[in-house]
Amino acid sequence: MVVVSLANGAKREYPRGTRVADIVDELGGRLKKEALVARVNGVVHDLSYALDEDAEVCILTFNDSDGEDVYRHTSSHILALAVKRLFGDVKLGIGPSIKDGFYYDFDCKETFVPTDLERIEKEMEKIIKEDLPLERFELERTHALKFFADSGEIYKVELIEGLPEDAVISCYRCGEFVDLCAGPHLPSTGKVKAVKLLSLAGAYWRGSEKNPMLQRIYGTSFPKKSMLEEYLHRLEEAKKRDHRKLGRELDLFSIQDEGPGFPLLHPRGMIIRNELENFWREEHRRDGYSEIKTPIILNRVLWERSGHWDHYKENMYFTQIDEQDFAVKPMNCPGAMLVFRTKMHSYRDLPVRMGELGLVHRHELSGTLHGLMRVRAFTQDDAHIFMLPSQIKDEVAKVIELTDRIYNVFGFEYHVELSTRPEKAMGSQEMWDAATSALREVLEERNISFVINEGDGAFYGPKIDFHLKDSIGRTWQCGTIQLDFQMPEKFDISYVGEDGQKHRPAVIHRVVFGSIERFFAVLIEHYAGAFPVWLSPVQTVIIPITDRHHEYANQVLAALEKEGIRAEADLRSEKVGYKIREAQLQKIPYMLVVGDKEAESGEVGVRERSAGDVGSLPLDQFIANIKEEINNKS
RNA sequence: GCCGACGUAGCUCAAUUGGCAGAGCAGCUGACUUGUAAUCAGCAGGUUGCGGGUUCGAGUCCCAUCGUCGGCUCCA
Repeated sequence: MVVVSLANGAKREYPRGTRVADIVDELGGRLKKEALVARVNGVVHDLSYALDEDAEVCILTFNDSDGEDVYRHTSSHILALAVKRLFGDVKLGIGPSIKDGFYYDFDCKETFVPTDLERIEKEMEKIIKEDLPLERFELERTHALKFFADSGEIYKVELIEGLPEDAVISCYRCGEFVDLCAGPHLPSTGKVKAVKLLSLAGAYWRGSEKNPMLQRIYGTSFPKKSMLEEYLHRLEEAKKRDHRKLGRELDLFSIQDEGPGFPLLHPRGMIIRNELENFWREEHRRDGYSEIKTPIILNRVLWERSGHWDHYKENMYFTQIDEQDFAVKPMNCPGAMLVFRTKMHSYRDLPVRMGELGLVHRHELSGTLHGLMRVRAFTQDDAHIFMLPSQIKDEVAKVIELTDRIYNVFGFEYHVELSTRPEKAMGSQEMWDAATSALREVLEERNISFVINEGDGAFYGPKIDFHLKDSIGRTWQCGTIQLDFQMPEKFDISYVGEDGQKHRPAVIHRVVFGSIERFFAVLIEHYAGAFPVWLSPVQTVIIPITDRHHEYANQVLAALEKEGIRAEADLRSEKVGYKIREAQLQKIPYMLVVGDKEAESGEVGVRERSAGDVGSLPLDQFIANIKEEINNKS
């Protein structure tokens, strides 16, 4: 017998070899209907898993993230089977679950077209109706290799070859289809209730552009039709917050054919940007930063020295001046090095924190451009911190604090990644190890959870990245803290130590917003265009009811402008409702309706963007309120 | 850069098998003088992304190119 402890604390005895499914049957009820897989002693298994020792068993449903994962994973197998049935010469890549869905990669002579998705979807529904069981079995390595080689599955063969010698090679049979798969899976295809194929895309095999490009089909699935509909509805809603759409509607910025990846900021967008920069300067002054500005174009020699010529040339723009080669800066660091080098620094002066709102240009691949999120010219809210090696951890911690402080003003949630040595890197392994563990220690000491991003560091050092979400849940790297022992060497910068000798300082490159353009885009989506008052391009619009209230409207306007409040008066001969509708669509935080009543009493009728009509206030009182709101950035 | 889809008025979208490029909103002009999300009427607005080709005739078909969108890759 084996002793099984269930999630609710109950302990029961079962004969050895009892399957989890048998336990689920016995438990009955809703769980029996919803059970997908089970976590047995911490490992997720099929319901058909046979218990051969005492175990803690937790039955998982779609509500558990592991359950959801398996649900989508099985859905991807159904997709693969459907494609196999409908298309002759198909080789399979991989088909994992992803956030909110799944995909499968296919190598198929025929090019899938959007109407194929409907066909495939229908076939998937058929497979679901057939309620085919997914059966797990193991193959010995050479058998597995032969099996997949015989069936022409060259990608699967490659996957098996990549597995460690002692790996258990498992496969799942689903109807006439056998796939190499670690599992686990749902007991049968009928468990999948609502499935929808969403899009078609090319994807390199194993993510490398050296490999052939496969056709990827994305989809999602849910245990209830209503959940699928809700999800699709949510996607539609999210699209309404897309910063590209709002940027046009709110007249914030444009990107035109004449400058792909080179955004044009309109007056209203510029107001927001300036507010962000003002805020940035305040916070950085408070933390002991100075500010510099370095040129956009500098001599090629500088870039050879910095290592950019060797490591970053493909991303740079070049030009010639007086028959000499110059480069448009893709990063601000070399300029900062030049500034630091202009004078002697004592160890007593360190750390030196030098900020720069620096405009950089990078030649990004055309296919990667995306609104303001990925562009070819952007302003980094950069800073370089020159410090004693002993100050590294303190300074990194201070930057983390500053970043957190700034993100909190906007109410952002973010996740942190630690990126390690890339293939194409400068500096010794020891240097990288020391720098990487310094970053890791700071994160660990501050109890900040992070994921490791292997090989994703900058060419000169490891980094901590801060990622923010866009409206449809894609994350974008914004803040980053990069440790650099290379640049100080290359530029031979130094400080004079206590001993009167020259020493090499360590350098941190860091940004908080990251790119002001990208941060702006994330902000637009985060607020859905309804910016807090301090950021709103127009903070108040005055709406006179008829022409005879224009004089009072102008008085109110003058009073607001005198207090530095961004206000406009809508003097068009339109109805109040019309002007309000327009102000609402422009997401202006306050509308002041003024008519006879207000003109007489010196009040304003306040309509708040989301709360609606909130009644009349003396003008002075309104001004005091809005000023407080602006100052608090609330 | 690669794979796929798509480019029609400032915006959102129509245009039968290839057969006179159209509507709403926005804009302009006028009337209306309005109390919390669209007053009415009129006017104007286009080398259908750009360049070739097929055809009696191309927004529609073909080629090329630029751009956009969704991914891949890359990255702030």
